[in-house]
Amino acid sequence: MTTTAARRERQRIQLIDAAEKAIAEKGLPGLKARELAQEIGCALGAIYNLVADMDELVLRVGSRTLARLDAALSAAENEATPVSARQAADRLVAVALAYCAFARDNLQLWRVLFEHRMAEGAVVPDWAVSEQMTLFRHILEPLSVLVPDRAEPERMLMSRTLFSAVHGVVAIGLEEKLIAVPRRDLDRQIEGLVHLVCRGLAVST
Amino acid sequence: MTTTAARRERQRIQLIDAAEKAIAEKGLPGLKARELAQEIGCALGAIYNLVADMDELVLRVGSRTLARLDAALSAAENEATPVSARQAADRLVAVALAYCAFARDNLQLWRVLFEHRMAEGAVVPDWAVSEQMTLFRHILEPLSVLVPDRAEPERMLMSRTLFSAVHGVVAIGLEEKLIAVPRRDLDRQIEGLVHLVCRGLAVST
DNA sequence: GAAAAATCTTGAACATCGTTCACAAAGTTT
DNA sequence: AAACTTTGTGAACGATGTTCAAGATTTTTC
Repeated sequence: MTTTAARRERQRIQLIDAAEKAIAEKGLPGLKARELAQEIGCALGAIYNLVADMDELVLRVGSRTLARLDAALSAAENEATPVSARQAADRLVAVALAYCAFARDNLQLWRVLFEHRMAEGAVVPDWAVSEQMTLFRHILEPLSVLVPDRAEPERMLMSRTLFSAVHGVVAIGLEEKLIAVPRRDLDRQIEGLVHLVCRGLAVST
Repeated sequence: MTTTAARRERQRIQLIDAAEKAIAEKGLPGLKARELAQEIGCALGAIYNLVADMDELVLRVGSRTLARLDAALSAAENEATPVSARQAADRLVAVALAYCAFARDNLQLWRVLFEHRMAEGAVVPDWAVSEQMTLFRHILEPLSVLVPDRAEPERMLMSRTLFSAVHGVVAIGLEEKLIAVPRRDLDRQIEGLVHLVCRGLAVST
């Protein structure tokens, strides 16, 4: 006999599954409490026994997306730790392209990571914040090879900057509000930007 | 005696004023049709004689924001047309910092430019799309000095990339979902990025 | 094992939205 | 002045997230 807590846990996962699917297919506005309840076969009010509110649900989906994104970036780091500047640059390009590919393949879910805003007054829980930091890790390592002389905090800041820059190119490139950038061009933009930055770093002695 | 059309036009402006104020103070979720109606002293339904729907209203506010942003960037281009690479780089830095300052000072309105999504099925009108293109202009001119040998379409793409990169740094830097970046650090990040790109461009023969 | 207590589930009800629409008011034309 | 057209009005509609009293279920107690 399954205990109540276990069943609830199973239902919570079903709920997040359904929410993830809904967002992936129809975007954040396509996430409806009533549809979710019907999907997982429970009453409307029962959702609030599984999550506090819709915000938490969105954050949980975001957590999953972040984990998959992290895995995708890790997969792009196929080789061993880079030692030469050339290898470091190649890895940065690979990670950036993987980021772009992930965003394209998971457009709606990826957008939620950045576009979702908590309800008035609500605050983002700590675990959600700290999760995001893991992204910079993929940049910090190759960057340490490129600029070994800089202090760690400064390298951390540079990681953040480089990540943000690539993110910006991807975000605006995939924004259909502007004229859509063809896939090939977008990849070339990213490659060009990362190469440019690496070249700039190489000269900076 | 004021004609009906003129009065309506005046009311439309009042409506956009009120909407702009509401968004600036409380963000996009703070934009309520009923509050706007009360603010400008008309019936709820009368709003739909002034604009087609809320989407159009948001778009019109965005148009204003874009115009002010354009003016702010223009103001940052105080000197004459850059001729040397050094001048071009300085101007790019100045424009980027002005972009950051504008975003910070108009946080909610600036966000709407990128985060607002049209209702299901609705399409962004042409005028809204073409307006956005004007932003790249501020980058294209200095960039033409830095890389005069590249073809125009490629320079256009580079402008877009550089703009997007700076935009990304600003967007993530001002995102309170992550740990907030102090103003000074954010400015330094941007300056560093633009300098890095310029240096990379200078070496690229 | 049955009764009692605690817990969970339910779906109707509530508060808010944007949006519509029949009707009244105002303006325009004949 | 009367007929017609346009415009303004706010109640009503359909969605939405969230709550809550009451019924169903599980757990505890003796």
